[in-house]
Amino acid sequence: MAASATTRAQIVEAADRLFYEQGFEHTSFTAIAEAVGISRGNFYYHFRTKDEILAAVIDSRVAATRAMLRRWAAETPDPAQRIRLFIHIVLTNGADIRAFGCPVGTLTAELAKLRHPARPEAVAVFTLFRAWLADQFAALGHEPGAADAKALHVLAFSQGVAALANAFGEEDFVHREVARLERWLADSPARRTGATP
Amino acid sequence: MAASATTRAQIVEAADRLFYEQGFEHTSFTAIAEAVGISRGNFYYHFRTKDEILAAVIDSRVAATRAMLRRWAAETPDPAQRIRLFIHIVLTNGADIRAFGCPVGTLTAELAKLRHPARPEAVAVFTLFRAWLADQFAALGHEPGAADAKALHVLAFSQGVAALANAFGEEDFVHREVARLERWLADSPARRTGATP
DNA sequence: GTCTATAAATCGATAGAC
DNA sequence: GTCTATCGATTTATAGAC
Repeated sequence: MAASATTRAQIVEAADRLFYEQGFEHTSFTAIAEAVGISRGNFYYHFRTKDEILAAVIDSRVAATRAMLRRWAAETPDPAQRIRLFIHIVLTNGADIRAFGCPVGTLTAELAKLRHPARPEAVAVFTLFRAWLADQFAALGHEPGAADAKALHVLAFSQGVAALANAFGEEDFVHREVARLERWLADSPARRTGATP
Repeated sequence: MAASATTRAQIVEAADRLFYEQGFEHTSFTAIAEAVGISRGNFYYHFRTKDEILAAVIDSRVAATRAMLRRWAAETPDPAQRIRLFIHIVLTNGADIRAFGCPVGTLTAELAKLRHPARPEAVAVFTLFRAWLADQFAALGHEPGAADAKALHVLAFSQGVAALANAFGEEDFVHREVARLERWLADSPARRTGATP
């Protein structure tokens, strides 16, 4: 069972990477099996259908995202600094993004075109970031509605930068946009200091 | 030959729409043939391979984009108003974008993952918008480098808004982001009035 | 130009031996 | 748990009649 759990985890890890680099539909069972080093037959012992692998990959990404947001929260108590950690993803994962785009954005877009039933689960990763960012803006003193709107603005920034970084592969562009959004964040009108009756 | 040209154009039109709605790889010859109302056999008289259809679709999109940019230029001589026409695409094509994302962004992203040789041609549509927007910013008085940076910023806006509109389907978000970018455009420091020696 | 029929390859998925 | 062998459906692509 220990070996089984390892194999299953290896399959999910390989599928996660291949779905990101090649797309969900373009990734065949053969490709995943080869990446893990097992036969196609053994494959079906762990996952009955391709949709089951997709569900496992999305679950894995949700868990990984939750863990990353917890790490960021532990890293600093300053909400603005936490938002900056998110903004910097496009730099941290710059090489991957230039080559394959944003893993969340490209998967949700593909599943939308495939009309795939697992699409809402893929969107849930976006929702995790959205809610976490909104929490940070709320902590900066924004009303809930404004905090959510700003969270979406930061998300839109990351998606736009990722899409164009992937299309043009220009690193300077990413740095400029990061600097621009950091100025926007610093100039963001918030922090109601006075008491509101 | 007249009938042939019509059939070919119908194939390109149907393939264009299906590539947008279902993705390039997920769209089969059968689906295109059914949409046009011809047999698969007849199909191969007009296009030998799937890549030939893709090339024809991209050529068609390039031509359509060029025509649209010309129409915009004819509509108003004001560069800021021209840029606004681009910004409003996310509203004009709002329903399609919420359902299928941006046709340019999703195709280039898919071709990147497929490592498809036609990817540079797909990116060329982005480049058309980029150069046209940069021309407008240059006409507003920005130096070439700054004009290109602002063009990329506007493109990134459209890609980010399209990705999140597709993921969440929220129309209010799109309107807010459009209003935000219009304010940015109005406040954009440009128009060197003084003479620079 | 358009059709039917079919080849050749690959896909997801199954059966059963070990 | 892992393997080989294979099925059935689908895909791109071809051949040849009309």
